Amino acid sequence: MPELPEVEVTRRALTPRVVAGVVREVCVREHRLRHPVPDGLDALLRGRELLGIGRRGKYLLWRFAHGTLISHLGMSGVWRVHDAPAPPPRRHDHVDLVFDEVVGRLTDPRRFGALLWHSAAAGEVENHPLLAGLGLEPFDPRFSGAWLYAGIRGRSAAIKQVLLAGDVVVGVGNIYCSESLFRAGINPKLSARRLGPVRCERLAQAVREVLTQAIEAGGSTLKDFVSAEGAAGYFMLDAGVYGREGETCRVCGTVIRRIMQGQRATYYCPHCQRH
DNA sequence: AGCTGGTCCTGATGGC
DNA sequence: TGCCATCAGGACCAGC
Repeated sequence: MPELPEVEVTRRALTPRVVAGVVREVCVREHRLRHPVPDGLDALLRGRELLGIGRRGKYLLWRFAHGTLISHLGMSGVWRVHDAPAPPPRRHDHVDLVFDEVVGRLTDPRRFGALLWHSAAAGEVENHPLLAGLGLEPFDPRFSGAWLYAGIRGRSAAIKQVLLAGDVVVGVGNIYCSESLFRAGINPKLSARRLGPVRCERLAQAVREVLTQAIEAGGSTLKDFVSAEGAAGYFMLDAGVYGREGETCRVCGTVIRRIMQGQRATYYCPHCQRH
């Protein structure tokens, strides 16, 4: 269930352990992820130095001189780092990136994740079809109320669904979407075109705050997150609304509601988010 | 059994 | 009318 904060925390946890390492072997045990894992990764990466790990939205970008390994965790994916040699793979351990001292292992029970190769010869990785349509990063200085306003104006769908779509701003998954709207005091059912510049400003701010806090909360569990022992759970220590149907709002005491929007659950406070 | 999670694609709809 | 952007829904999975 990784959203942007979990992916960012993963990136930060992986970086000191694998960056500058040289790949000795890539072992793909299961190709059937969200997109098929390409053949030939082992030949492609063997002997190559990992230069860095970046992130775009929820995609991790493993940079090599000759291209980028793009990984997405889907809903159940986890990267773990083991000291070499890694223990025997278990069910759902689909890929190993073997370095001299450590092994990065991708585990993904539901196989909604992805692992793809983008050759430097094909141009900037930003232009990869999966990345090209993504909205602005929430921590990009260009992301603002004005950007949000420009991006959602005229769109008739509910603000919850427009925000979730990721073509205006990335990284706001189902959980943090509910949380951001709660923090901004905006009704998730409201048509996006009803939002003016003032509420867009509040929402942009709320998105940044919610994600920042989640990353910080995840940072406190950083050591465990990529340890061999396994993943930390979810970061959100105390949700304002998510998962709190029937409980009372921490601000006003009203009972939190759960509704379905596009087959996804949305939680909100009917009083704090009246309009 | 039904529900959950995040894209990505297809086909439908709406506005100009 | 056609074109384009947007929208809704289905598909992909395993675990509880």
